[in-house]
Amino acid sequence: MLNDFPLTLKKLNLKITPKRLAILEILMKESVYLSPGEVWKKMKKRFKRIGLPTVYRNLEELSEGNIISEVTHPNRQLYYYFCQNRSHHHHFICLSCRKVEDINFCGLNELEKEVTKKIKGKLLSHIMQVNGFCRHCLNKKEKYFDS
Amino acid sequence: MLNDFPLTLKKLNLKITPKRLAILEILMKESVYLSPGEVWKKMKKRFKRIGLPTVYRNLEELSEGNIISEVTHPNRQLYYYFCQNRSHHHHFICLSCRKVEDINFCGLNELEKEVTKKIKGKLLSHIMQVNGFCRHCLNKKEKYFDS
DNA sequence: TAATTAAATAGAAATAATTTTCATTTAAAT
DNA sequence: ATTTAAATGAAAATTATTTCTATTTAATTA
Repeated sequence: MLNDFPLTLKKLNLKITPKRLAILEILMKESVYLSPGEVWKKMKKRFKRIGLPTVYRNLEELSEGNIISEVTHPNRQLYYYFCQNRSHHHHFICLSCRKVEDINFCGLNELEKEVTKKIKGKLLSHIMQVNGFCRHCLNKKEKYFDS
Repeated sequence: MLNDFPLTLKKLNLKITPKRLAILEILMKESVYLSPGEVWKKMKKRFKRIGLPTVYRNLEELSEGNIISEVTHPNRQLYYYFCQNRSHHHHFICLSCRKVEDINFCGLNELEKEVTKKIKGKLLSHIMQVNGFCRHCLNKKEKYFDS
């Protein structure tokens, strides 16, 4: 998977830079979603000089290229997650441990007809995300449960 | 509708303050979603002294009470919208004029079974929102189309 | 392989968004 | 009218994001 990155970046007309690859690697190895600031902290361990704008820019580009995807957390920050599944899908996110699991079922197809009929406009995108606690956290009763 | 506000607030154990009512009124009369900063600007026209934290606090409380609801805009700010429909539903938002239309169909019920089966955790909430251009903006070819 | 060029980056600073703290005011219960 | 807890303003702190510009670097070309 890691070996595919250069090719993938090339397709998106993004240069293959060590930092870009490192960001991808970090997100891929984490099984949880990270905020730009968190990615930056991890990057600083590898590169003495790495600017926050670089992280923001890359996350945005990679997200536009659908290599990573965005997750909306109730605390209103945006987070990024490395997407195993590059095709259209949605996410279950664990509010406790931040784990993301792909949902490969999209009820939006049926909805689309309904909405188009009603709106009579143009549908461009949609956000669908299910929030909860994963099985593991449910048993451990961590974090959110304590407070 | 406006007359119902005091009762509604009472049910939520929120005091009926002029500012709280004004925020509700502003959101109700706008047919588009507004950011906290925008609500604040409108409030300043009515109240010479109104702090931004007051607006933030109120929007959050009202949103928790389900009197208004949140909308996620691609530019990553949160916006608020006065909800005609207090029961469970979703939104179509126009990326051009910011109009919000309720979608009274929720494909999540079916999805829920699928997800629960796969996740084996606890589902708490979900976000579903359809983004696009409304019929009106599609004809006018405004804003987003120009650039 | 060296030269070229356009994209990527650092660094600093600006801007924007959100939250905290605390003293004061006010709604509503008594 | 008095009391009390919630709501508010003001100022500041914090956090998040973007902009700008000079420099560096990846990748193309000669």
